[in-house]
Amino acid sequence: MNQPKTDPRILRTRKLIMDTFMELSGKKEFKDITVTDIAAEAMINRATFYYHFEDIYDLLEKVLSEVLVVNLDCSNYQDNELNEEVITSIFVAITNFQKSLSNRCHRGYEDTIARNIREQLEIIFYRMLLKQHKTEEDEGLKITAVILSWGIYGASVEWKRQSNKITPEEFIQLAIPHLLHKHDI
Amino acid sequence: MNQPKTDPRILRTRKLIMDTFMELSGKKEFKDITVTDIAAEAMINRATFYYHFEDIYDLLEKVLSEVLVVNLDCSNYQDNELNEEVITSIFVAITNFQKSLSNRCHRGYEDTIARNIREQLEIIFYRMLLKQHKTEEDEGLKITAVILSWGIYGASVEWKRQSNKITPEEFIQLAIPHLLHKHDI
DNA sequence: TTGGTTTTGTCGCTTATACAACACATTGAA
DNA sequence: TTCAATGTGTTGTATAAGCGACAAAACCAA
Repeated sequence: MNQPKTDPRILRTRKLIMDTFMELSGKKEFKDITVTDIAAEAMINRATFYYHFEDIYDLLEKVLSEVLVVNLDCSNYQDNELNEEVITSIFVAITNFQKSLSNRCHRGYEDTIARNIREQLEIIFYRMLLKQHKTEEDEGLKITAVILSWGIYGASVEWKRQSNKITPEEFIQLAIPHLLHKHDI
Repeated sequence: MNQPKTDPRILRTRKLIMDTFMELSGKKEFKDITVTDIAAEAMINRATFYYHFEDIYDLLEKVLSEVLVVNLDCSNYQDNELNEEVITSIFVAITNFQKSLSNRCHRGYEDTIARNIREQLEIIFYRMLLKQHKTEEDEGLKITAVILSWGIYGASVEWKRQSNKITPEEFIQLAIPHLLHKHDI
């Protein structure tokens, strides 16, 4: 909560770069976007890009995280209880996110995106589990988070496969009873 | 045309400040807007404001100029012929500009705005007259520009007074025949 | 393959912006 | 009036961002 206040210039420039990247992603495929493009479009110096990001893959990952986190913050996952409502909203957020990406970054980087989504989920689930169990570190919870993240992510893939037949909410809620009753304390 | 490329940071920050000011102008009256407000809203340091502008009046004038110039650039006054078409488009630009300001900066600063509009007009007319007459400097043309600028500005005030009765285009074109035939070579 | 073009990271130096502190005005309520 | 709060300009110092240049890598057509 009490971070030492990051320099506003950093926030501005990061946002500018990320926004520009997302805008470009709407026009070209990821593989055709260069750092030089981004710098030109954002009207920043290319060196400034490297001040903030390791390379373009680093940027991609951070943008994905950001968008996911924003989506998830809109829902109320901060209640930090791993209940039906939270899982549903997370699932909806993911499917929304994937829909919003469906015209961007198509070929060749689904892998990167998928990996990133799952990793983010793992982090989120782990945090929630830790809070729920009031511990500091726990290998068991870590593994649980891995399983949950893969599971939820896989569900979103499956939902996409049979899309239009059922809403994300309905879809996930078909499974929830079977999941939660096993994990409840 | 070949300026030595102003630093992109300057362009960015100036635009940010101006945009923020215009946004705030939509919410408060000019007299209630402080430099501190602008800096806070734009998330820049207050000292940065003073790096670009003398004070808030300086900002106001520059914003007005900017908006006017943009309005005028949209029309085709760069054909630098002082003909019927150009005068009409300038007049329309001014009335549009005043309409767009009607909910902002009301009480107490019509004077500043008016003065600024007229000064801009004077500059524009002088430039056009110089080009038209292909001279470098001319006291007579300068005075002519003064007269034209006051005249056109006054016309816009008069039009506003009896608004809704007639379009700006029609209004100014009632006078144009009487003006141009005297100034034509 | 070759060789030309583009992109990538990185570096040293300059400049714009952040921040905190300051003295001074202006305001507004007691 | 007086006092407290708020706004104004300004300054010194730290840091982010700009710029040009560079070698190396990646790309691509001949």
